[in-house]
Amino acid sequence: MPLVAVIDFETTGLSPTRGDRAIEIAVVLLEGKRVVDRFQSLMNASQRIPAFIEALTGITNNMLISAPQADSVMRDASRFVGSAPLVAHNAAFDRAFWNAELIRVGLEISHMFACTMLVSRRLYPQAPSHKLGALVDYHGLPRAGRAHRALADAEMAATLLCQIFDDLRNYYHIDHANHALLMALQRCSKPLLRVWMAKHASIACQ
DNA sequence: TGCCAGGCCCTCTTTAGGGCCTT
Repeated sequence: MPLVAVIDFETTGLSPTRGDRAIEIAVVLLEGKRVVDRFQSLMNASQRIPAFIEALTGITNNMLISAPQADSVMRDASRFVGSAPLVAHNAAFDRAFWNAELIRVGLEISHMFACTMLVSRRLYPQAPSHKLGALVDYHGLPRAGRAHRALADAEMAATLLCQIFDDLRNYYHIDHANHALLMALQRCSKPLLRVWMAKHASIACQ
């Protein structure tokens, strides 16, 4: 069964194009619904963390003093991910930092990202919120440690992804949910999704 | 506290505007 890499970054801000940097990365490798490996590291990008981010993540400037250099971490993370397709919650955000940090160390950008948030908006339009924690609560899934830490968030996104795979199998009778299907589903237009659901599913599309 | 950016989505739309989500 092909591997999928669920990734999450903690960063100094929202935009790498404005100079924000990654300060922590975590990757959870899934084989089907089984976690087969994990990667997690703080990243010293020689950039001060705003107080707001320290409060949000619990990652302090002091913690990064002894952290490995960002370029070294990204080389290790890239080797860890290998050719596995990537999944993230609000993947546009993590993709921007993944690409920016890889460019900094001269590594190739080639990974396709699937997004659990976009897929969840399609599959669970009735959910009160499509934030990661809210979706985990909505499904009654276990929370994995402190929110806004990379490994905990990556674990929760992986758990959500497994829920999505379960629902695709149970409600849509798709036994071989994969990255390509997620990519298609997250880009599926609403009218097309209605047709798709009417054909395959018992869940109504609002 | 809320803004900062970017991508996506929805609608009172498409020659636009605003909300959601990520840190």
